[in-house]
Amino acid sequence: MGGDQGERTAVLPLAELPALVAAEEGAAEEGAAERPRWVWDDTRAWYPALLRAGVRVERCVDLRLCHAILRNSTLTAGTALATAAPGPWDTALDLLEEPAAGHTAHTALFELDQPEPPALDDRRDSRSELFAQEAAVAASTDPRRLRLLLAAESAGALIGVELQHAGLPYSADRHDDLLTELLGPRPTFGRPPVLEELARDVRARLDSPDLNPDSPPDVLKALQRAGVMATSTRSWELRKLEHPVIEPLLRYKKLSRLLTANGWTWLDAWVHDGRFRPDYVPGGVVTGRWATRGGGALQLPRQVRGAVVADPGWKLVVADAAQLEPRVLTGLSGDQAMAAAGRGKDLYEGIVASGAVDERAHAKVAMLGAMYGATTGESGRLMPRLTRAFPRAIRLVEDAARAGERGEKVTSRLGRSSPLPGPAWDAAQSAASASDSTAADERRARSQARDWGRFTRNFVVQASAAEWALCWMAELRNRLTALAPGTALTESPHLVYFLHDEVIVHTPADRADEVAAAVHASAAQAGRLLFGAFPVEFPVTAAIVDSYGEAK
DNA sequence: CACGGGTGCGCG
DNA sequence: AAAGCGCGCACCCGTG
Repeated sequence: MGGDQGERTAVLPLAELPALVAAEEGAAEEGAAERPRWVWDDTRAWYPALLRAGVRVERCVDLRLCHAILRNSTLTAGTALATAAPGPWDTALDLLEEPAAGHTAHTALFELDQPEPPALDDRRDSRSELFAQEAAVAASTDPRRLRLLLAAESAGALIGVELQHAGLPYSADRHDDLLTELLGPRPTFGRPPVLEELARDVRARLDSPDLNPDSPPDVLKALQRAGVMATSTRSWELRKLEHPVIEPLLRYKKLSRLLTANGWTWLDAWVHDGRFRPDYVPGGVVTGRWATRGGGALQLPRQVRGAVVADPGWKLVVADAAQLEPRVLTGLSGDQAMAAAGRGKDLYEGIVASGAVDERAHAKVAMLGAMYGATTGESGRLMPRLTRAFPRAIRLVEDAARAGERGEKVTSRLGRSSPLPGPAWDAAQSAASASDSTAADERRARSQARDWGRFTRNFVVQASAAEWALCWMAELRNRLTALAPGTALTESPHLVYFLHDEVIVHTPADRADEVAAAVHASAAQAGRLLFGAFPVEFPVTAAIVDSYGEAK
C-alpha cells in the first residue's frame, strides 16, 4: 500500500480484500482519508474479482507495466532498476500464469522449462519493487514526465479491466440479422448459401470445377489458366483486372472474411447477455498501444458496428480524436506552422490552406508518408513540399529515423523508449562493415537499417499518441466517476470501448450531454498534460447515438 | 495430428 | 513493394 510513513501491515484472507478496499475507497469518498493508490503486481490478477464484488478502485500502480517502461526508458538508463540482471518482473506474464485446468500439454512444457516453479510471492516482491521503481524515477532525467506516464499506464490497466467487466453493449440479434441478410441462413455445416452460390459461380467462370476458393495458390493458378495476369490474389490487385470472375470472386472474399472473422462462431464465442467482452491487453504493443487477446476487438469491422446498440433509455457517446498522430507530431516538434494549420479546423484542410499542397487527400497521404517513412510513390513525391512548409515537424521524424538506422533507441514524449534491434540486425551491420564484406552484405545491412529507421520514426509518434490517448481516457474516467459518485460502474456513465484514438461511453440518455462535454474537456486536458502551453489543439468529435453504426 | 510460416485482410 | 508504421486472427499448406 505504498511507501507511506506510519505503515500499517495487515495480512488477511483473500475473500476479505474487497471489503477492505471498499472501506478505504469509501473513506476517501467522504473526505475522511487520503485517496489510496493501490500497489499490486498486476491489475489483471487483482481487479476483476474486486469489480465482481462491486468494488471500484480509483488509482493504482501496476508494477508489472511500470517495470517494463522503467527498465527500457532512456530517461532511467543507469539506474539500479535498469541495470540489474533480468528478474521475475521481466518474465513474460504468460509464464507466470497458472496453467488452465485441463491443459496438460501446457503443464508439461512449463515443468520441462522450470522443474519447480516457485510460488508467485517468492518470485515477485511488490514492496521492494515499488521502492526500486520510485528510486529509478527520482534518479531519472525527467521524473515529472515519467510519473505521468506511469500513472497513465496504471490507469489504463484499471480501465482495461473495467471495459471487460462492463462489456460493449451488443445486439446478437442485429448481428445475426446482418449475417443472414448477407450470407443467407446459418448452415448446420458447410458454407452458407450465398457463399456456396458464389463459389459455384467462381468455379464456373474459371472452368475449374474442383477449385477451392479459400486456397490462394489454387485461385491464382486457376486465374492464370483463364488468362488473368494476376501475381497474387489480394483484393486490391484483383480489382485492377478485367475478367468476369473478378466481381464474384471479390464478393466471395469479402463475405468469406465476414464469416470467418465475425460470423456466427465469433458471435457464439464472444457475445453473451447482450455484451461483447474482449480481453484487452494494455501496453500489449511495443509503442504502448493496447492489444487484445481473442475476440479481435480492435478490428471490429465497420460492417458490423450497427450491432453495437445502447440499452433502452441509454445512449452511446462515440468519441474520436481528429488527426491525432499529426497533431501529436506537432506538439512533439513544437512546429508553430503546423499548430496554426490545425487550429480551429481540420488539420489536413489547414495544410492545404497553408499552400503546401493542393488538396486534402494530398495533405493526408503526405503526412502519413512522413510519419511512416514513405520514400516512393505519391507520398514520397509530396515530402519535399511538406518539409519546406513544416521543417520542424519533419526534422523530428527524420532525426528519429536516423537514430534507428544507427541502432539507437528513441523515446516518446513521456518517456517510453523503443527496443533495441536484435542480434541478427547487429550481425548484419557488422558483416557490412567488415573488411571482407560483399555488396550483398552491404545491401542487406542498409535495407535492415532503413527498416529499423522507419520503425523508430513511427515509434516516437505512435507511442506519444498512445500516451495522449491514455491521458484522455484516464481523465475522462475520472470525470465520469465524478458525474455520479458512489454508484456502481455499470449504473452510471462508463467507458465501454477503446480503439487507439476513439472511445465509447455508455450512459443514461439524460447524462449524454454532460458526457460529451467531459469528452471534450478531457481531450483539452490531455493536450496540456503532454505539451503544456504549446498551442497545439486536439479536437475530438462526440456523437450521441443509439448505435455505433450511426457514428461517422 | 500438431506446429509454424505464409497469406490475406480487418482495425488504427 | 500498394506506400510507409503498429497490430490480431483465420485459414492453408508444408513439415516433422
